[in-house]
Amino acid sequence: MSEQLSKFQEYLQSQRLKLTRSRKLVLEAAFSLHEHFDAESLHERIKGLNVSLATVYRTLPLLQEAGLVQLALRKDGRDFFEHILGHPKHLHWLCESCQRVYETELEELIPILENKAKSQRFTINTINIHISGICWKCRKNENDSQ
Amino acid sequence: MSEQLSKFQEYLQSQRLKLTRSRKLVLEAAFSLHEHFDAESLHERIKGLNVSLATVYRTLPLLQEAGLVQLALRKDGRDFFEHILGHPKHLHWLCESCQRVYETELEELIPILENKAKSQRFTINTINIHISGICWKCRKNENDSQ
DNA sequence: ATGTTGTTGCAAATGATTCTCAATAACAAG
DNA sequence: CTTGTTATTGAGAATCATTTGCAACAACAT
Ligand SMILES: [Mn+2]
Ligand SMILES: [Mn+2]
Ligand SMILES: [Zn+2]
Ligand SMILES: [Zn+2]
Repeated sequence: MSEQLSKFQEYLQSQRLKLTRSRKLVLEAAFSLHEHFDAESLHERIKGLNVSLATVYRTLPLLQEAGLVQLALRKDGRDFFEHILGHPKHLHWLCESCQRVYETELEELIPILENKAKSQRFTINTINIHISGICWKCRKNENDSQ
Repeated sequence: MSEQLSKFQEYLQSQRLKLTRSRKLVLEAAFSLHEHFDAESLHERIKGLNVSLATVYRTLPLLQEAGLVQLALRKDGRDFFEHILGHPKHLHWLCESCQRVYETELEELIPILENKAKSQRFTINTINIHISGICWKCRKNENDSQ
């Protein structure tokens, strides 16, 4: 059994929730996609398998509480998630011009944040860093057209 | 004239947009509130002055593009903003249990982020850091009730 | 003062997410 | 492997923050 499935199962049991066919399929979909995904993408991924969009929406919070998935960013009024098992924490750089999303490692920042957390007795669950601005490609185009 | 108003005016002129009565009122409302606010709060703040909620919504992106306001966080399906003129950048700590939002200084992280930005030729506009977890008050209550 | 062009309030539309409910599936116990 | 209990599901309706269309109006350059 995959690592993510057993972690999910463990979480569900701890909450006296059931491991259903639909939930397994949503979980698989979330780990089969290697980019940011929204509820719709997951539903799309398992279309034909008779899992409703409502169930996808209902499963997402479970995956988050189980520590398998986290909210990555919000774009065009939709929430985008990413799986987080064996994936290093990272920053998100959002270009306001082309809407592209870049990622970079986060490592060096973690100890600093953990220190801050300790000093205020805050227990960190997830870290989310977004930097908005203009990417080099767009900056280049700007210059070219001047 | 207030610093924020002249900055707004400058931005509007640069875009050939007009400085209207409604826009001035929304700007004032945004700087009169010293907590996170959503569109509704701004509208509430200037109620009776005949500014529609639609106009508040239309003005918010302008204030953001002008560098006067930024998205602070999303809560209960709504966007919350904060003004950013003379306010130091800060982190947001969100307690998943009591929903409280704490803020701490960001300073030490900025040079690190700026370095990362430089190395990928990304021009930073706004930095947004959210850390979710459990605050000390809630952690304490948990222990008390065990 | 006047014309041009952007802006507004209002109401209707949008669209992601949530909810309701009757039918069904998971699973613990025997 | 039955059965009873309780959680879950799909379908569609409901929610509700945000956006939009439009005709009347306001800003501002000249
Ligand atoms: Mn990511
Ligand atoms: Mn803040
Ligand atoms: Zn770009
Ligand atoms: Zn708390």
